[in-house]
Amino acid sequence: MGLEQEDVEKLDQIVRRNRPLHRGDHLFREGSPFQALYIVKTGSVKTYAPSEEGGEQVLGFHLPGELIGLDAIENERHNCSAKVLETSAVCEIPFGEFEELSTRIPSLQHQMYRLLSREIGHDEEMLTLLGKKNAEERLAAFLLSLSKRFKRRGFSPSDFYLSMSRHEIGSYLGLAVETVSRLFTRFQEEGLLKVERKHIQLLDIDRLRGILDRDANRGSRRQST
Amino acid sequence: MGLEQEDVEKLDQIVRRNRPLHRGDHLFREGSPFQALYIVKTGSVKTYAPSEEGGEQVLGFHLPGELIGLDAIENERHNCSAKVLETSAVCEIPFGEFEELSTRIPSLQHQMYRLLSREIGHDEEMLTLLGKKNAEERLAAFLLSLSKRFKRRGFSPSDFYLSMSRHEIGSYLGLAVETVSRLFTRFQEEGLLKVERKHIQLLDIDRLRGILDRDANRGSRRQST
DNA sequence: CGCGATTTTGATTGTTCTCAAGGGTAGTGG
DNA sequence: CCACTACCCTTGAGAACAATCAAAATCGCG
Repeated sequence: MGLEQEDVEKLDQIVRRNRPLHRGDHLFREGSPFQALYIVKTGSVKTYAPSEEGGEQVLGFHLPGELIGLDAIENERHNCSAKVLETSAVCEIPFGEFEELSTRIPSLQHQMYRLLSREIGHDEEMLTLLGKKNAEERLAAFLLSLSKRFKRRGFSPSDFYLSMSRHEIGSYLGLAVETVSRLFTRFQEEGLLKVERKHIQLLDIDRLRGILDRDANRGSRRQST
Repeated sequence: MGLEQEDVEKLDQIVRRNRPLHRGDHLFREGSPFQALYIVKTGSVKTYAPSEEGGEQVLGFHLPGELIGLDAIENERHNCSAKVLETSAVCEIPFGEFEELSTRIPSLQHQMYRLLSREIGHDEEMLTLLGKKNAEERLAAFLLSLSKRFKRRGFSPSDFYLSMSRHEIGSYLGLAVETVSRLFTRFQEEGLLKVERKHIQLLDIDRLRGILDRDANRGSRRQST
């Protein structure tokens, strides 16, 4: 399923490594023509859908190893904006070249299908989060997701810095800033974590998971066929 | 960008046309192995993520011409279930064969990338709906989306039957059944539409759109950089 | 050091959920 | 064909969770 050595090299040749970006820089803006996919190497990036007067819906936070821009393939224009949250290194994969390459390397095409599919699955999970879970469960899910992703990349799963603001977390989770802030305070009081500004230490990951499972069991007394 | 006649024929050869399905039949269930994508020809299908005790999050309603199963490519297992809402005809595209074909027809690969990308874009729109919009705006958006999709397929954009229950609409929009019911009543009182059970007539589409735009302008007094 | 932005905390409001009950509809079986 | 049942939809009353409004505290940056 993976790529052959030889194919990896070919892919490697079309990837562009740009100089580091800084907090506030845009990878692309909503409406701009789609030219490349981006991979975060270090740092973090948020994608968001801007609305008329400065409001925005945060669509995702992207950590090292994660791909950005998949929603732009369809109409060759970006549907959202991508902004760097901290000094970051981001690679660029010109999509035209990539697509051409993937017609010649079936396993590359396969990986791309999987990546796109994974993104859909992830979005669907978020739909359930926003559709069914309460504030507490949303924040727990968010922290556990970060934890898992840090861990996979070899960082500490229980001690990390948030590169995004409370406001951005709130937007992502469909909550008001104040609610997010209060939840951090409460989680700390309950001994679930230690929070100091952007610095988070998860003290009881199991109990955080419990918050999610508890929800699953809340379920529904109302059946639906 | 479109497919050549010859290619359409090849694609056509791998598509399986099954006998009609009936209300309540499953196309697939969460966890079952992924074998094919499905296209609705007539009727309608809902996809949903079942939770432990019978609860569910409805992920989408699929009308004729729409594709189902894209989120299963990644781990070759379905992440959600798909259930037929009314007597429907659904075609099956064995994914293995499709993928093999798409390695040989670049434009087919391209279309597939676009389709997957479109799905991501659509899910992101739903995230904004669930994250930022109130009940009224959600129902308006839902009705307008149905209207648009019916229209594209040559059906009336302002007079149609809902194949899903209030409960399912509520689940899809992150609302309680009662809220959905009350909103239908209110929209009718306001002359926006006429509703009689499953039969919907949109009387003032422009004003429905206005409900969405109004929201966009509500926006945020709180800037976020 | 001081200004602006961010975060926290408190008080209040409000939208939506929950609980409860009635009426309607469709499907089933006698 | 009718009665029965199960589900679906609607409506009302009250509760609750989170939003909003307001203001103070803290932080980061020039």
